[in-house]
Amino acid sequence: MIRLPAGHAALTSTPAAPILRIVYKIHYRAIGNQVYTLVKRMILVGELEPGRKLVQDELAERLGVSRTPLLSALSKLEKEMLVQNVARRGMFVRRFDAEELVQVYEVRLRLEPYAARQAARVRDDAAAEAIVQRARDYTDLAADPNADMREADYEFHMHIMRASGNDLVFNIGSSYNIIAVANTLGLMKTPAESAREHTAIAKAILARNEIGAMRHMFRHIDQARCKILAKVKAGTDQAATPLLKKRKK
Amino acid sequence: MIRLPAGHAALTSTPAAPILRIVYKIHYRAIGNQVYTLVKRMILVGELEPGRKLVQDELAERLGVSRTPLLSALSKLEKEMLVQNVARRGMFVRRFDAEELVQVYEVRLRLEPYAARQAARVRDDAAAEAIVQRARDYTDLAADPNADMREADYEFHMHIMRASGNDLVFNIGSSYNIIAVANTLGLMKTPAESAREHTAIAKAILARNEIGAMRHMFRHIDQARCKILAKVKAGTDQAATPLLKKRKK
DNA sequence: AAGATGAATTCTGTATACAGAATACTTATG
DNA sequence: CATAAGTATTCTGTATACAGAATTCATCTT
Repeated sequence: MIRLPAGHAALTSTPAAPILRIVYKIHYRAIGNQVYTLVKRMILVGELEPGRKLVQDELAERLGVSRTPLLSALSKLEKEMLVQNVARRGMFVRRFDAEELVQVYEVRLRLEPYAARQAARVRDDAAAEAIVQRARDYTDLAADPNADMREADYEFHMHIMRASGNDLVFNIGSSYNIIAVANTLGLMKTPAESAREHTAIAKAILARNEIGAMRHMFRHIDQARCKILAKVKAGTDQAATPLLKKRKK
Repeated sequence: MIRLPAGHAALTSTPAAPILRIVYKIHYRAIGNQVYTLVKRMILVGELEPGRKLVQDELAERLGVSRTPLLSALSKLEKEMLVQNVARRGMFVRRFDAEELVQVYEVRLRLEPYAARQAARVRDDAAAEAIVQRARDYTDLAADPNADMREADYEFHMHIMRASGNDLVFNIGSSYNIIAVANTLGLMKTPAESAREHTAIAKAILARNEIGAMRHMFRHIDQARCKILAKVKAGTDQAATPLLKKRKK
């Protein structure tokens, strides 16, 4: 696939010919990155469920690659805590107990209101529109009582972090929000409730209402955090699920 | 090397013999993890300076390992933005411009005051003492006008995040604080100034003064952030250093 | 002599190979 | 029949091998 780097197109009309040599590039996408994205997605949608051992040969063959790029992908996933390496025993999809989820929400509570505020400040109409669209998508999906809201939720929140203009926040979010999204199935508030809150946040961002966007986001996340906190207190024992299950049989 | 896992020593005196089988374990530390730690450290202390290309064969030989564990280490470092992969061209030690540093400080400003507050709340005397000790170490080192304060600074801040009890915050901090520490040489406030602030933070944590710890930390980071912000405004051009330098000659 | 051209070399990205640890399986034993 | 011991197999962690892209170096052209 031929790709024109954005912003360089204008250079092609420059009289100085030698520039052409570097403007057009064959698009190269490392297999390692594709593997990373695929495995991450498999975890998000639950195809690789928490606690599952990731046998390298098996997974590599399934993806049609060797173990080498898989190793690099799993290292990244380990860094973002989606996967855990037990020495000499293997990689496992991380299982989060309620207490760890609370920690994730404590972090989101500090970063996402800031992100929402920045998104409202940045004044990027296209980005704001995209956020509104994600809120609509979420609302539409929420109409179906059986829908899996996790990916739509992830998309909405990640769009705001991207729009914040802070790459680091986006990077952290893409690593850790997925933890929350992938592990809170059934734990959270109702989709209809979330849909209303998403809409309020999106509207505030579109209206450049910095403080409003920040506050709506704060409340949105804080409520989720409280729900999980309640679970932790309710049953500490059943909440603290072990990381590695004994093998059945 | 034989190693007795901490806290298990008491078990050896238990009459029930079969336990012995699993109590003692040969200590195994994956080379990949050691490589990760080493390379990270080499970047922190500036042995691998920003912009430097990391030639895999060269670095692997220097560390006495093959390229395989190095690959996994570099993948993790890429995930935490310390290193950047340019497709088919190689890994480079990331060079941060002032604007990106501001982003790092925006994140620290949200997470570290929370961490300081939690550290004061958690009531772990040993951890609090360790923090006080790091503040002392920093102060001692600051007496030498030529000392490199970066590692001591990193240690102080990381101890607080560890003491917060929030593993995620600690994990994020270990990834991104190093960015700040490794890239702000000469940009920051004086060591003596920082030493005073570190001492104030540590004292508040030891005294279980949650709000005080939080506020001291907030101010400490906010001031650094402001200094960098000033630099960004002062000279946007010289601040935005390119990621990859043209090779000289 | 400056620039272009092409060959040689280096280095990345990926696959394969191999040693030893962990696990599963089989057989012996009370 | 349950348990233990020993054996076979699987799988991880690491090293090595190899194809092709990127770079460097030398040669040629004008």
